[in-house]
Amino acid sequence: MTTNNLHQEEASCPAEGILKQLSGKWKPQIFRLALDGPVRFNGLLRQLPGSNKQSVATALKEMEEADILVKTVVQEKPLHIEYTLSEKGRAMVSVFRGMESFLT
Amino acid sequence: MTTNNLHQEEASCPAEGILKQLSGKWKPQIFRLALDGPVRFNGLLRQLPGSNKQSVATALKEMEEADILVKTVVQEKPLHIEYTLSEKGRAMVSVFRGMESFLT
DNA sequence: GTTGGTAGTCATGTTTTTTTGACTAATTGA
DNA sequence: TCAATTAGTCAAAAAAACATGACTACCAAC
Repeated sequence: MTTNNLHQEEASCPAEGILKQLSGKWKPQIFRLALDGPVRFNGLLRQLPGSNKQSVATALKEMEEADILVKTVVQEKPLHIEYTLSEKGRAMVSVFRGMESFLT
Repeated sequence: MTTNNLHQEEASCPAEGILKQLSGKWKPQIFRLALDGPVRFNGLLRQLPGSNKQSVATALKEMEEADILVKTVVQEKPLHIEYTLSEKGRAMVSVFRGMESFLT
């Protein structure tokens, strides 16, 4: 742990950080669903055919750590947890829309 | 090989395709270098410390297949190969710049 | 004809990512 | 109290991505 190359690499290629934060098998789809409103753990499992608890949990945790999603405990019945786009997440929407315009 | 889910998934999340085409350990950096002009195989190996032939070759091939880079044989001395941003690649620059604005 | 530069491929091994299935724990409704 | 729903965790296996080292092939200079 001398110098941190991650910072050096991101300095030489700033897009790399964001790309990584949105990359992975489930993150793009989770982001997209979050555009329409708060998402929930079990809801995502149902909405993402082929997904699984572990992968969705990991994606949510990493997107929360990357400050793309905000986790909230909703004090209602039934008590549950919501993931909402953060301010940064909302700022990323235009970039996301830009990517959507490239229909391969 | 019944229905192609890749298309279905990309239909439900169009950003996913582009994200995948730019994701990976070396593609973002290669894209960034290509912004400054044509890039070459051995040049990239030198410019990307820690990279290797196999990974760079794979990244170039996939970016060419994704129509982000165009491969050209340059009939000069020494005879060599150049990879240049395609029209689509150039269209992606604004999205890339957008990502760069998120300095994590 | 040997060295050095061009641009790779191939087989193998390592590392990272993703999946699977079992398990936990709190809350809610009947 | 029992069953379902909430939201996960954990260990292990499978799959995908990445790295290593050897090798190929062409061209030009010495």
